[in-house]
Amino acid sequence: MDYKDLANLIFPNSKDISYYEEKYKNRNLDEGAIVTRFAPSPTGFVHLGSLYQVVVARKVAKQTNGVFFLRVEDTDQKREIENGVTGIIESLKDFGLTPDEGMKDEINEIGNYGPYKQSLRKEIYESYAKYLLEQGKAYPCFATPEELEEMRQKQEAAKIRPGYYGVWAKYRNLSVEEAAEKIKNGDSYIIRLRSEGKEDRKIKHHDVIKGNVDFPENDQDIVIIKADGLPTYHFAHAIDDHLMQTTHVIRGDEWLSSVPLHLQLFQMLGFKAPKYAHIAPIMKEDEGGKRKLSKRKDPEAAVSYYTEIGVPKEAVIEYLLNIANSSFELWRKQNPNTSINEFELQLNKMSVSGALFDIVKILDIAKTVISKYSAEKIYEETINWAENYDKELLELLENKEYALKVFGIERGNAKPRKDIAKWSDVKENIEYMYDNKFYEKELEYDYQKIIDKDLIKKILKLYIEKYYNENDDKQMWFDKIKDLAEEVGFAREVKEWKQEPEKWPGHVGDISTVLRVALTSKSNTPDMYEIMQILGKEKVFKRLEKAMEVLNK
RNA sequence: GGCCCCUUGGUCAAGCGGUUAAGACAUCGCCCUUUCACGGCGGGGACAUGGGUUCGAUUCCCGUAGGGGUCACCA
Repeated sequence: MDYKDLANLIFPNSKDISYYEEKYKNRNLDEGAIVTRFAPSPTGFVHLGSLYQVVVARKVAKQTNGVFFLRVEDTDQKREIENGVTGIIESLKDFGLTPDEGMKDEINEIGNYGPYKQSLRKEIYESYAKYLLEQGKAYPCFATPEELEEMRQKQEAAKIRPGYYGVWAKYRNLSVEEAAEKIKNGDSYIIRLRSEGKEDRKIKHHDVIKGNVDFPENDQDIVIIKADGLPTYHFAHAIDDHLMQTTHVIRGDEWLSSVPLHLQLFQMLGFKAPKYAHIAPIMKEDEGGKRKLSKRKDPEAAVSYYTEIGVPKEAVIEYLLNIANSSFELWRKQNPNTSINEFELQLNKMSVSGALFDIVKILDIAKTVISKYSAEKIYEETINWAENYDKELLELLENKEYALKVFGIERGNAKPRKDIAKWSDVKENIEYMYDNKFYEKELEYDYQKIIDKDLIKKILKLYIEKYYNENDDKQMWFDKIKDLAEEVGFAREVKEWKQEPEKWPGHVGDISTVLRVALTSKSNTPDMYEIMQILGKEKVFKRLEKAMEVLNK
């Protein structure tokens, strides 16, 4: 009996690997085209760090006319949740980061290199496991969990490197006959790699992001097929990325230390290894220290957080791009209106250590992004958001024509306002333009500099009776406010007043403030002329009268 | 603990043997302005630390400290 017989005993019906090697033809891509993938476990939750990887992986594929695909790594049934794949796909869709091939929903997929769901690739892994068994590069291991635990404890007590290797690899040197007998006996087993590595030898590896890294070779006889018949991550990675012809494995740097193993796997299977790019994690400040942004502790770790609070997807992506390549910021400054597709991302310029997450920065980017939107676009985006998260806002925006006017205030010019960072800011921002919201609560007026009630009343009364005319253009409108200022003894021009402040009790700006506060109950609003135009004479008067009424109390 | 990686202002970061050590966010001040934003100008603020190597180290080497990752039949 030899290795081949043992392999046949374990996997009697597996196809020869040549079947798969031929089935998956070479991708017909341009020279230099990069093939990348996103390979999540279907837990449904997409972490900001994962989105970061997707942005990077998809970008480098796109900019080289390559392929970006989605592979679902569901080899751990214990962790799987219902509709996990859908959750991931929906999140990617929310950010406009749909893959070229791979899973489209829980069951359907597109592409010629599938299945793209690992649990459906069981036969493939078995063929390759058999291939290794035939050559004695893998073997069945009958160690029970208890046995392994005992081994670990001994190793710990003796303060030696833990693991299944060397003399500790109890079933490594079992004869084929002994192994076959145990199998026939019904003993349970898993398949391990018969590692050829030596711990005292170093391998040199060049990571696209991390640069040159030296590691000891892997000498652990790691599990390749688990008791449930599914492969471990490592084995599946080698086979899938070979068959799917991934050129660049872009993943989190928690995998960096597995590189020696992965390289070894590729080598023992006779595959050409892909390039690796290990991305540093996004960190979070915590009690003076840093830690990875955590799914459990940090709401902002979930990408759904951004759709919930209404940060535009472009802003999130731009932020991520900015972390990836800081040159993006400069590029954006020089190309304020260019699509990010034009930006060339360089993997080797990525930071090797993890950046602290900065919500202030992301919101700043969001403000800039939104400031470039048209009123129409803002209206649509706000409606989309409000449909899911704020019914009251949705009602407010029912009158589209009016809403467009409100969103159009000081927008579309060279220096647009930057006061909306997320759609959840909108309501507070526009409420006062709606009478039903405006009169809803007890109105408070803080007239700032002018505190004399009689003077305020006089200003409001004069404005209503003498100066306001809704047909005035902006210049005329403002000239009239100046006239009003003059009539109550204030300076017409701020400049004049600044030169001789003792000459007047105040200036036209103070008068404007009174009108503004009476009109909106806020001291900070955008252009008051536009506000009055949109509100119209009737509402303007009603509001000013209301302010006088409150003053009379 | 073993192995691996990292360490430039509050944060993200350029620079990689000779620089007044960029820029962005944040912060502060001034200007613009009918308010607030926007915009413009300016200020404060950094090469973890100790040794080398060198005419010269933020840049190269070694140690120390600090941070991160990893050591599963999880990915």
